[in-house]
Amino acid sequence: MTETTERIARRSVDKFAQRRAELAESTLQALSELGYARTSLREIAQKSNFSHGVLHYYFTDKVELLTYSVRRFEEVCVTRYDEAVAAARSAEELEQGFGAAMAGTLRSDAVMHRLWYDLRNQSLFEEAFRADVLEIDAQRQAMIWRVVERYAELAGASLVVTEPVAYAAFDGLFQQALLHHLAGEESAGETLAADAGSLLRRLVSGG
Amino acid sequence: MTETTERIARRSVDKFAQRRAELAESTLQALSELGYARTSLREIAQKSNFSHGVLHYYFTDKVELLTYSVRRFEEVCVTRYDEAVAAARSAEELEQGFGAAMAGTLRSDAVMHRLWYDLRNQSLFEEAFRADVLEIDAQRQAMIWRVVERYAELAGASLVVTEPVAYAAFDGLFQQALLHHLAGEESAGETLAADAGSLLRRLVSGG
DNA sequence: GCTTATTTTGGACGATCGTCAAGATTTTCT
DNA sequence: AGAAAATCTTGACGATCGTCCAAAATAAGC
Repeated sequence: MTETTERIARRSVDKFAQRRAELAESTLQALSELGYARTSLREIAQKSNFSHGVLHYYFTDKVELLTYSVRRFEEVCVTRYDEAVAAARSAEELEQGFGAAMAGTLRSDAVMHRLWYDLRNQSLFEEAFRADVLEIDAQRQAMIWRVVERYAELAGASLVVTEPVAYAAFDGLFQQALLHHLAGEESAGETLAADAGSLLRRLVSGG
Repeated sequence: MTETTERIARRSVDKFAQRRAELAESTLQALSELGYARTSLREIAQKSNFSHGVLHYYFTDKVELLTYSVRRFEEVCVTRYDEAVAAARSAEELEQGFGAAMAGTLRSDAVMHRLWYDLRNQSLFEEAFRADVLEIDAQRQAMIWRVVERYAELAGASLVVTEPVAYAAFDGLFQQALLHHLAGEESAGETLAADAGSLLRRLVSGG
C-alpha cells in the first residue's frame, strides 16, 4: 500500500482511483457473464480497453481486484426498493410496488444478481471475501427491513418477525425466482411479484 | 454410452457402477472442501485411492463426473427432516424437532450444505447442471412441504402459503445461518432453530 | 524540447488444468 | 497355465492460469 501511494504522489489521486473504478466495472461485467469460477484476468482485461498486465499496476493481485470490485458492487444493489417505499401511500400500494420492483430487477439485472449470489457463496470457501460479503448482506437486510417496516406502518399492524428472518425469507424467494427465470421460465417474474406480496402480508400481524 | 456398456459386458455391471459411486464419493468430498471453482480432477483422484487417469475410464469427461456426483448427492439430503415429522405428536413437538434437526445438520454437515449451494449457483452459469439442480431443488421443496403440511395438521390450522414460498423462506433462512455459522458465529445454530420455529408458526393461519 | 515520471504493453515464466493414449497390471475365461 | 479382457498407472500434450518484468508509449515538469 505504501508503494502505491508513493507511486501516485505526482499525478492526481483521482486519476488513479478512477482507473481502479473503471477496471472494477469491467471486472463485474466479466464476473456476471462467466461466473467466479471461469473469470480470468485476461477476460477482465478484454472487457476493458487495456492489456492484462495493467491489472497488476492498479491492484496488487487478483484477490485485491475482486474484493475491490465487490465493494463497489454493493453501492448498486442496496437502494433498489427505496423508491417504492417512498412512493407508496398505502399498504396495498407498497405491496404492489415492492413486488413490481423485485420482478423488474429480476428481469433486467439477472446476471448481476447471479453474480452476487456467486460471490456470497464463494465467501463460504474463501475467507478473503467473507468480511465484505457480510457487510453487503447486512445492507441488503436493512434495505428489506425498510420495506417491511414501512408496510407495517401503512397497514397499521405490528411486526412479528425479526429483521434477519424477514431478509432471509425474501432473499430465498428472490433466489428461487432467479433460478427459474434463468432456466427459461417466463412466469418467474409474475410469480415472484405475487409471492413477495403474499409473504409481506404474512410477516405482519393483524393486516 | 454404447461403448461404456460394451466395455463392461464381461465383468459385472455392479463392479463398474460401484467404482463410479466410489469416485463420486471422493468427488463430493473434494467439492465440499475446496468448492467448485478450485476442484480439479487430480484433487479428486487424490481423495480416492486411484490415479487421475482412471476418472476418464469411468466417466467421459469432468462434466459427466460432476453431474453424476451431484445426482448421487441428492439422495443424502432430501429425507433429512422426515424423522422429525414422523416422531412429532404435537405441533409444538414438531416445531421443536424441526428446528433442532436444522441446527444439527447445520453444525455437522456444513461443508456439504455449502457444496449444494455452490452447485446450485453454478447452474446459473452452466446449463449442464441446470436440469439436475432443478430436480434436486424440487425434492428439497417437497421435503420442506412435508414438514409444513404436517405442522398445519397437528396445529389444526390451514396453510396460507404455497409450497414454493414455504421452501424459499426456509431455504433462505438456512442459507443465512450457514453463512454466519461458517463465519464463526457460535450462536448461528440456536438462532436458526428459533427462527425456523417462528417462521413455521407464521406460515399457517390460526395457529 | 528535453528530461523525468507515470502509465501501458506484450511477452515470458512456472504452475496447473482437462484430456488422452500407450503400456503395465490385474482379473476373467477357457 | 495361457490368452483375452478389463482395469489402472504414468507421462505427455496443448491450453490457460496468475504473476512478473523489460521496454515502449504517454504525460508532466522544467
